[in-house]
Amino acid sequence: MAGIRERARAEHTAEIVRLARVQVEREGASSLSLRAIARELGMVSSAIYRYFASRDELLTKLIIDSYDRLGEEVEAADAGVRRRTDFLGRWRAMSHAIRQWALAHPAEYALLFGTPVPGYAAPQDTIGPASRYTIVLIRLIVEMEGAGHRSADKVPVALRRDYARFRQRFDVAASDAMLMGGMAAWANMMGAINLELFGHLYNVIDTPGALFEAVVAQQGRLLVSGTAPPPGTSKRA
Amino acid sequence: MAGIRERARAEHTAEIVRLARVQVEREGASSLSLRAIARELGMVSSAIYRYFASRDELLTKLIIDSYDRLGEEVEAADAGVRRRTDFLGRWRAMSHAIRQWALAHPAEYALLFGTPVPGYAAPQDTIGPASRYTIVLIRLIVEMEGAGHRSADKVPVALRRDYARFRQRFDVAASDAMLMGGMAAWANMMGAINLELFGHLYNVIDTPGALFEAVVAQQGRLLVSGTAPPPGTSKRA
DNA sequence: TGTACATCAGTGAACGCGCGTTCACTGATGTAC
DNA sequence: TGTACATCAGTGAACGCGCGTTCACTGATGTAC
Repeated sequence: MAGIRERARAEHTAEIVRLARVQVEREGASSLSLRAIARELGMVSSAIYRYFASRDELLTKLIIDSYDRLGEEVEAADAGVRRRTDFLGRWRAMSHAIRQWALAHPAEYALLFGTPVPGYAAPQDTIGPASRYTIVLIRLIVEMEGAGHRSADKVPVALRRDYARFRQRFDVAASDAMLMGGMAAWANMMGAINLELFGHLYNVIDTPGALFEAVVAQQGRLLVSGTAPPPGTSKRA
Repeated sequence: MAGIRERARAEHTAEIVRLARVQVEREGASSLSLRAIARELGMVSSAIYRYFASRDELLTKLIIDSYDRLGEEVEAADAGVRRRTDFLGRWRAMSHAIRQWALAHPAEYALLFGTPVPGYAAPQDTIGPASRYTIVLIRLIVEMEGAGHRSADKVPVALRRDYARFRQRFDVAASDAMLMGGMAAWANMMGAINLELFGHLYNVIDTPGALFEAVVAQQGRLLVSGTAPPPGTSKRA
């Protein structure tokens, strides 16, 4: 009871989102078309409005879903590595998870990390999902510091306030230096993915995976090499 | 003589390009419209075709011009620092030049480094201009090595062939390790700009310039710290 | 269990707008003799 | 210096296509009594 209509609605909504995603994957986000989706669904174009109030609302849904999938991948990758001992392995695992997801879904990646869609301003609803994958990284940083690692990164005075706010907002206990190291590692790793995905290694580097691994390894070494934890503490901190 | 028509043509072409750039800056590349340009020019839409064979050709012209302007900025920044002694200063200068240009012309930056315009494949003509700003970086790497610096970067075996080809294609004499260091520095620096420009530091870092400087400094230290040149050689290598 | 009413998914037509590109044309500018 | 012809910039109409969104409507599903 109450079921039939509700279930149909859920199915149709999911189908619209699925078709939208296929379209984005094929043509890019800027040419996402409600009419085209309706056509493929065998519906009249106005029917879409029973499910989404506007094109932007559908776009928002797509963005949220993509962030969620990415977050899921990164969480799974992190979970597959020994939590308390292999920090470098965790960093590598999550980095490669992001790149693999990006390669598998380039248009979705572009939707999240490429040029913002002109005329579209991401609403509040995307903030939560957007931070999901970063939380995995933040947790790593915090746990590393908890295990005795100390970052060697220098912290510019101008960033101290940002990091203070960051600690408060995300309820995170990490030093400025460690946050600095994490931010740098994050930015650098994403940079390598962007260059590859947006075609800037074309005709320059044929094995971008190797370049990525090198960049990730470099950053990983920096994260771990600050001050090694006192011997024996890393296993049981 | 022969002048009047020719000059008018040159002026109109320039005006079309200028208006196109304004449009890209306002609405993004994907909504670049020949008709809108014609309207602003006070011409009938088909008149544009006397100057550009298609929308894609105009887009190509824009991309080439943007790469050229960026290249110019980076060259100027590099030229403003003492060539043979201050390698770190040169690296910082060119990095900041790229970021400043990106901040001043975000849509142009997005055109070059953001999501590729769907359905548009950059033709051969863009390759030369695209490498102009990178050549400044490559030259720095080469001159550093010439002055006795040795990168500490590890080179994955898979990249050796890429670097060998790179040396040949760009006629560059730099070791694998130094090229590796340069690539990493480049990718990392661009990554920080991307995050900032595409809105991912929003609500996280209020002073992205400081973060950028930190990332650049980190990479600069890595570039310089491999093996310092033997004392006294850096001034006259 | 049956009836009366409310909800809501999907229709079909329309509004008002945009776009790139082609084509036959006019009339001015440039060139050759 | 003057005439005949070629070049070429800009016109205006048209082709054929796309889009998001609104609105009054029908008819089926769900709900309350």
